[in-house]
Amino acid sequence: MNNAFISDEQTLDNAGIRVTAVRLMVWRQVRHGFSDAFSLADLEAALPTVDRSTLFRTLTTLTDAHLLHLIDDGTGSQKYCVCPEGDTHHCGGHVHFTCLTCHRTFCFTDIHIPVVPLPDGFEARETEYVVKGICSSCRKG
Amino acid sequence: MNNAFISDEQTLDNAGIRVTAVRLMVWRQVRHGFSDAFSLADLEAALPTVDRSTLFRTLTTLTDAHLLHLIDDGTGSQKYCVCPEGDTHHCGGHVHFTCLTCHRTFCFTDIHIPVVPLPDGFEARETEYVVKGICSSCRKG
DNA sequence: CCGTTTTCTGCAACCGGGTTGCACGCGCGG
DNA sequence: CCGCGCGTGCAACCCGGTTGCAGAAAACGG
Repeated sequence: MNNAFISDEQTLDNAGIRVTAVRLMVWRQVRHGFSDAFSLADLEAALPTVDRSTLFRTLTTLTDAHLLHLIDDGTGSQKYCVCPEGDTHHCGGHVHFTCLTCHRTFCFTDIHIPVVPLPDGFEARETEYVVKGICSSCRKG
Repeated sequence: MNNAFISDEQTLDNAGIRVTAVRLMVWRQVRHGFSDAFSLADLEAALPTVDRSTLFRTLTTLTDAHLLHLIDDGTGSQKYCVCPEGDTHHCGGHVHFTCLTCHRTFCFTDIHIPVVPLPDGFEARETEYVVKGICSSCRKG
């Protein structure tokens, strides 16, 4: 098989999860249908024939399989994002951007979060850096 | 009157809101009873005799009056924090810390958020910087 | 090829935080 | 003294997330 192009079926199979109709629909949607981070509600709207709890569990499955990662963008509703292919374990530590106009969330995977010194006694485990503003397509539009 | 000490009643009055029994209870609680950021649930637990929606509306009133400010700490549940007195309009732009053990959220008002360059076309309006880790009292304990 | 077992899916219900509608009550002003 | 407005309590709702359960579908083993 050709490594330069891996089919959606093979991606799921490689991740160690069973390939089912729903999972394939979900993966194709999130892989090709969304340009950036998405919520469960987005997925529901895109695939109205599939039950919400099934979508939820499918997202959990894909996240556990390191095909997606979870973003805590501070809106209270959790967002998912496709992990960069082949590098499924380095999804954290980068800056996120939430557009105040279109409410989309973007991963800036190449901008990493600057570290600030904390007061004595405070120990950092992970950091969220979320910029809210206007995204490039909303500014152009 | 003495500027060095303003009574709770006067604080509310100065902010332009009517002084009522509930508002006084709430203000005293958040002003003297909580050491850091708190949620509506915290307030409910501290003042069980007051109705939840009343507490919610009171918090909204106090926030509108710039006596409190809202923190988006990424947990999905919104937190409130007492604004530094006399400087009620500069509550944003600083680092927050959420303890993974005791789930308290702290305002580090003197640590301001470092700025990162964004890709072309993206315009920043506000930034959330939330560190998750272990707070000093949980580490000592 | 059939029966068993495991997994996946859909439906319904639940949960918690946030929010709103409505009615009562108190206080202030005419 | 009457009425209006604001504050409060109660109940209900909304929304996103989550779980229990039962039926369908896929894998497994003979």
